[in-house]
Amino acid sequence: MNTAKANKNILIDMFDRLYSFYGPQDWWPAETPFEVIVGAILTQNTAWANVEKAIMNLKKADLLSPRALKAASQKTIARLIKPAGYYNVKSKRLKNFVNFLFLKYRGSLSKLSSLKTWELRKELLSVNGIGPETCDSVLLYALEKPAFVIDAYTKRIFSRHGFFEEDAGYEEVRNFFMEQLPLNKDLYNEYHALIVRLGKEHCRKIPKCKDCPIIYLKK
DNA sequence: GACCAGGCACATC
DNA sequence: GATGTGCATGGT
Repeated sequence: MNTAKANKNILIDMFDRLYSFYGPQDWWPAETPFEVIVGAILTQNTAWANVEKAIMNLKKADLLSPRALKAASQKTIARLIKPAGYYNVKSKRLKNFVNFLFLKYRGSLSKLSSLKTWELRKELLSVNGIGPETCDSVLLYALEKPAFVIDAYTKRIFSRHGFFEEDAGYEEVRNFFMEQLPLNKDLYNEYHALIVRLGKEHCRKIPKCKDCPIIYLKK
């Protein structure tokens, strides 16, 4: 069997193990697509528990819509999202996104979403503050496009299983998954969510992942 | 009190 | 192209 085929079987098998072990994760935890996008920016290098507090503050202030967030001052946003950390940087990034949305798509996520996926990706990446992971999170969880999300957990877990180096580049790792797996947003949705679940519960501070419930290759 | 968390942009070489 | 640094809160 060639390597590509073997990897495909392994990745599917790992998904099956994770799904059997944890069950459906029901991602992304948000009420609206716009809330997904706000959460994706706020969770950059930040624990989700902190993001939840910031989202709650925005929700109470009724700022979880493109129009309301565009009308709010950066200072106001910064104050509300303080629990999520990097509040000066992130308030600017939120403003960058809504300004982009209104400037080019009349503030409409539907209009934005009507682009082809590759065009969407290019557009989102052009916004200052939206890097590859945030971009793919928005594509997959807010706009329901098939884009596999790579995060620190994904690199840590799968490099330990010997698929690539831990410091491999984002696009390299993303291509690895997307070339081996069928182009399916529901699969990508569940897979990434399961990886994060596994990372949070098993791979934090465990050097070799010895009790990993999905371990497939012994390295 | 160190270390980490669902990154990213920017400066510098 | 690769490497280093600032950004900041709250939990372990």
